[in-house]
Amino acid sequence: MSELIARDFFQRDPVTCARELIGCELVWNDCAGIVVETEAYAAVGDEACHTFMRPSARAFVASHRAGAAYVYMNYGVHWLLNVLVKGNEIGSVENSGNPSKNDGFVLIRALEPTRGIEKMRGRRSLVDLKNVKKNAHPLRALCAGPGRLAQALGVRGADHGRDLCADENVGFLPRENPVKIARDIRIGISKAAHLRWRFLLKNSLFISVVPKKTT
DNA sequence: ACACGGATACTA
DNA sequence: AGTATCCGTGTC
Repeated sequence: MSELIARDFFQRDPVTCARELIGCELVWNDCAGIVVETEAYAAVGDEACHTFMRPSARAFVASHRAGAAYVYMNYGVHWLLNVLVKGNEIGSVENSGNPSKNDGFVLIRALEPTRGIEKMRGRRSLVDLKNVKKNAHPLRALCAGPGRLAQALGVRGADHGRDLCADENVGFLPRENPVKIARDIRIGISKAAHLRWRFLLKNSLFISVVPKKTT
């Protein structure tokens, strides 16, 4: 078993981190999956980022290190898993108390399940067999979407703030093979919707929404 | 197409 | 306390 990705990986800007996480393996206790879809959110200047409207999100950035899990409930139904990135953290002596340029989040949007598939199936029950579309991979419905993958892995509010670079039970493993990456506009947002900050493993059968253009 | 339902940040 | 909004999903 190889080493988890270290903190300096997340001490880069959110777009770079989102792109570089594609092909890495997310380990979550007894489950794991290859990251096949991510989105970047910038803590400054990005209206779609929580930091734009939420003081609590800005406080989170100020009080946590790069690599912390930012977990929140969306639409009252689903937990969503993000990773805090702080591109200006290297060399900074103390936190200024506010997010800065190159800080932000990476939303983990889809996984190709690799370990703990029966556990995931149990948490996702009811739906995973029934919801398989024609020609879809039978495991696609487990983790294709940020709410689905959080449910499959058992991510909860209690995981908010957890350090993904310290706890060996949760974190990311480096890529084992070269990957081809596609990019597209972000999903499901109304503000700053033109930014092409969604990254995908090209030709993956496990992504949530197929991009219109593949680049 | 539409319901589901909770955390957060507003208005008073 | 009441209201608007939100980085989705499953079922209608």
